[in-house]
Amino acid sequence: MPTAKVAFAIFFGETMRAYILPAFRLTSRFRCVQCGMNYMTESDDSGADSKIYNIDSVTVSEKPIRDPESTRERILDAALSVFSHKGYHDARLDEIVAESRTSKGSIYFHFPNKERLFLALVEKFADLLERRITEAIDQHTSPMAKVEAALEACLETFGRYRRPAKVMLVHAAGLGNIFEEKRLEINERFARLIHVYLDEAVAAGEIEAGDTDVIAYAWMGSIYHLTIRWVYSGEPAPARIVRTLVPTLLHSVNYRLGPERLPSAGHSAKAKQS
Amino acid sequence: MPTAKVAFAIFFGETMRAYILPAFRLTSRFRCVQCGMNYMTESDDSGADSKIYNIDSVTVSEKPIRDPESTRERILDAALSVFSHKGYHDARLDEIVAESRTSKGSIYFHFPNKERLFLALVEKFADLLERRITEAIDQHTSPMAKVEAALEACLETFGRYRRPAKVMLVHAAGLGNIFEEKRLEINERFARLIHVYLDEAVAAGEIEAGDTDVIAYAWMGSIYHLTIRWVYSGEPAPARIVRTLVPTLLHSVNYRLGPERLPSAGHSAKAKQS
Amino acid sequence: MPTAKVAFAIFFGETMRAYILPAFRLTSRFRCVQCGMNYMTESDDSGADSKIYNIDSVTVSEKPIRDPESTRERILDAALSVFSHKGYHDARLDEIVAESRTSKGSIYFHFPNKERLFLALVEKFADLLERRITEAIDQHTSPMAKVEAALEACLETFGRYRRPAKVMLVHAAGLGNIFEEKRLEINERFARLIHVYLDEAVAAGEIEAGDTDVIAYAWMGSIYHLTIRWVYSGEPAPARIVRTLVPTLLHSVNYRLGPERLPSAGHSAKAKQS
Amino acid sequence: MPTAKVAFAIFFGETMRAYILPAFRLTSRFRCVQCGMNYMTESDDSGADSKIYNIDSVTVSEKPIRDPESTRERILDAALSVFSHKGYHDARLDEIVAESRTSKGSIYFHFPNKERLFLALVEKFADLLERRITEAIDQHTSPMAKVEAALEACLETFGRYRRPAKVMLVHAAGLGNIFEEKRLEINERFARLIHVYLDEAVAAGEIEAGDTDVIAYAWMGSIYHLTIRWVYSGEPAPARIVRTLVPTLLHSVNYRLGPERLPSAGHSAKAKQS
DNA sequence: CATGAATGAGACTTCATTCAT
DNA sequence: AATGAATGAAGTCTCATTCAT
Repeated sequence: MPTAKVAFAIFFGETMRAYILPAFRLTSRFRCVQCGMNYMTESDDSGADSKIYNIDSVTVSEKPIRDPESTRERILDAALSVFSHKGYHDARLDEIVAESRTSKGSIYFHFPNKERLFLALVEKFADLLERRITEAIDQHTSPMAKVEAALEACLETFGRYRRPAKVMLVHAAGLGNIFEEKRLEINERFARLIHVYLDEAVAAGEIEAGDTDVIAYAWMGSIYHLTIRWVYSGEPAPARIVRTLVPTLLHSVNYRLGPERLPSAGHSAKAKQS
Repeated sequence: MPTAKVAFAIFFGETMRAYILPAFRLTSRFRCVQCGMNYMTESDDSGADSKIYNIDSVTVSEKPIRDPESTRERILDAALSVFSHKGYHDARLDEIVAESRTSKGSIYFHFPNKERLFLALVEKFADLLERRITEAIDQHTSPMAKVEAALEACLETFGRYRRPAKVMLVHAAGLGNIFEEKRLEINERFARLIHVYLDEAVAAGEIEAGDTDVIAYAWMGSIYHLTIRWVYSGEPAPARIVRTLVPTLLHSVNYRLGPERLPSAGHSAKAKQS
Repeated sequence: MPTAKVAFAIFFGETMRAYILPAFRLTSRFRCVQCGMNYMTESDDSGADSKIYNIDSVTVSEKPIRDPESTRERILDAALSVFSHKGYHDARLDEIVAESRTSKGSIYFHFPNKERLFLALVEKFADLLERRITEAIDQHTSPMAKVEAALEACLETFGRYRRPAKVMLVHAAGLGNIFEEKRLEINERFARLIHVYLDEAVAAGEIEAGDTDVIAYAWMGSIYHLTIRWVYSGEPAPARIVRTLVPTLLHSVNYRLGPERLPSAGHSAKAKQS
Repeated sequence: MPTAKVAFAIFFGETMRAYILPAFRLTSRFRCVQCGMNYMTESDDSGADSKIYNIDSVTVSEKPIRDPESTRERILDAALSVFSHKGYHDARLDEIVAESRTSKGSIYFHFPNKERLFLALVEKFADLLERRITEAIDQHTSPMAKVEAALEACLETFGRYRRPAKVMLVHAAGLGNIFEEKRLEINERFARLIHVYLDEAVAAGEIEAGDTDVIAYAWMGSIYHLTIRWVYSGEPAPARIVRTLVPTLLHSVNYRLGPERLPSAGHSAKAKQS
């Protein structure tokens, strides 16, 4: 009775795995983390045989061929592309595999399932959006100026990242209760941000008192809606949205823009010609 | 004497007679043309032979009669219920079958597929909404009063029909490109409605000129967003939304409410206590 | 408690059936076999009410409106059309309903199921074919002349009834074991017919002795195959088939055609130019 | 001592060691590159930990190894079996799944749908048939000898591969227009083959001129028909078919067999006694 | 006899996920 | 870490057949 003869041994982290080579590609390169040497597999086309050679000099690309980080990024990029074009349910893992030039197994190594892959995308964009808005707010002291800055930063970010915005605003809706919670949670984050500064503005006497809670959500809605429309139809252009929406929202709480803005106030017929 | 309670009553000349017809099944349903009520025959299994009885009373069954229209309605009702609870993709045809007390085949007899069943629901609600808004508008003459009335009708309708609203506003989003078109088409319908009256208001000098196109969409967004929130979380209550949102939106175009409303203007701290 | 009031009573053969009219067409005519009078139903568009009138003079079409025979024929015609175009499995009862201008129930009244409807078609054609061949055979006395006549009659009938032939030859194949038996049974019928006369011809010394059983099936196959081809592709034309096939088959058993045919024997280059 | 019989053997330098790797499942399969045999590891459920053993023998499992090619073959084998017994429409994917010991998904991984799985089978047999016939033809020089050889090869192949023949000849018929095209295309291929050599025989003066196109199809039909009959009823036996059919067809074009065949010519009463 | 809405078993197919390599 | 063949539960939809009218 024959003894099984091993063909190849590789260490992944702490786990050792052994392979019989025929299933491998013709030329795969590995470095044994135990002995520190590089190996290259070789197999003839007849497929049955395989050899192992020690390799001392291997040209190493800056980023190693198998780079977890870049793989993860490639997957996220591909997922963003597919999700934004097809929506969550119509997006097939196979399409993401094809576009990311990885494999199904690879996706499931980096993400536990389709849902979490999608949520990773949503969260990534929400984080970016929050960072941008926070930065904008920090550059102002007057509460109302902060609100205005937040508004502009929000619209500007949506405008710049059209595809992720589509995923977050459109496709994240109506995906069933699991997703809805996430979406509401993120909405809450931003609505509360506006809410806080509106309340500060009331306290500072910059605007009249009102149901700032409701107003914050109303603002969110306006921003969302116009952005979605632009994402889908390409109209109205982001610049035109900003020009009209910022003064309109500020008006809605009876806030008069500072003199430096008044001359070019959105409420003029010219604005429409953009 | 057989246990069959009743079978069928026919007038021959002046004589009324009751038959149990051999070809009849256990449960045959008839509608009395005199009183308009539905009846169901009853016969025991042994009732193979046709008998004649004089009869003057029948046992009435509760079971609904076979009626295409009512079947269609039952399906739509069940679909509304299931879609609004589970969302489009998580809704199973089997659940709709169970809830409608019909059959899979019956659903596919009345609707070509799941998608069209869903869209039928969306359209039904959109029609209702439009009807309500149009009715409200027609009762006013001043353009701005029309806008205000439309706003209130819209919120009121959403408030009254919470479940269909959920289907139309939430689940219709993110369903892939097929549905998105429909949703945008309906949005367009209502945005344009607002748009028209805003423009009239500008022409009548009631509000300043502005980019009314953008403003119409911003309004839509505010309404949508707050309604979705309410549909999901139960907050804020519709009454509170109306109280704050209507004046806020009107302010956003620099429209001053008439004197009869000013005292109770939404922009007061009290409003928040609802 | 109300008494059910009857609206209408009709006798079908021995069975009496009673109807509440609203479901009926506006004008239906019936004759009561009991009282011998004609009735006409009437209902208003609102649909709920119905009346009964005695009618003494009714214009009766030559063939009564409801004529079982013509209905059955219409169904068979439509079935032939649909089956021959789509094949058995791709033929939908609904299509046959549409083309026959009857109803599903009507088809199921005249035929127990789809299978038997199809077989009725096959048998109808098989009967026709047998009749034609028998007629042709009866006009000759010499065994070999009978064979020749049968051959020609067979090809001629296939040629004239292209659509039923398609159903019988093509679609009746590969339909599963139920149909296969029928098909083999019919084949047998015709092969045996040929067989008998071939044996007679052998006995009469007109042809050499041989395995006439195998030869009979071989002949059947030739005829079938060429006819199927013609049915599908329109080539070769029936006339050309007859001209070549008859002498070829006769040659195959070493039978020399009589002198009146020899000059125009199929085995000449000219035959090909048809 | 654990009950695990073997796990894995690896050479480190000259030392052979066996591992049970924690990550390994109960059944891992390997192929020995030395002897080319397949092995399967075995471990008990308690075997959570990695152990090392020296080892020189392994238990061999009968279970087939995961191998795309063999899976595809298993599916084709199972499909052939089921299709030939039940016919195309009565064949259930589930039966093929059961018989192939794979899964529904696996079938759909290797074939896009049921139709293409069936056609793969048809084509496979058609290729085989063509190969056999071509090989037979190549061994002769005289055109008529080629025809004769082709005829015999055809019948012999049908005879040897009864099941695929059944699929191709019987079940491929009457499957609707999609399949019919394929079937006609394949028929054409073989008819044309016969046609070419008949024409050569005419040119070589071995047989008289005639409508060789029609004759080729007539021959096809004879072969088909007799084979189908044999496939279904087991009669007449292939040997008997060959013995009678070949001379009969050759007679049909007035070809006289060489003297070495004449004594045992099919056209004798004895032939029938097979 | 005729009608057609209703039925429901069962078919094919999809696709997220697994797992041996 | 990477691969992709394999899995199978679950889904939508079809369509011959029934049956109350």
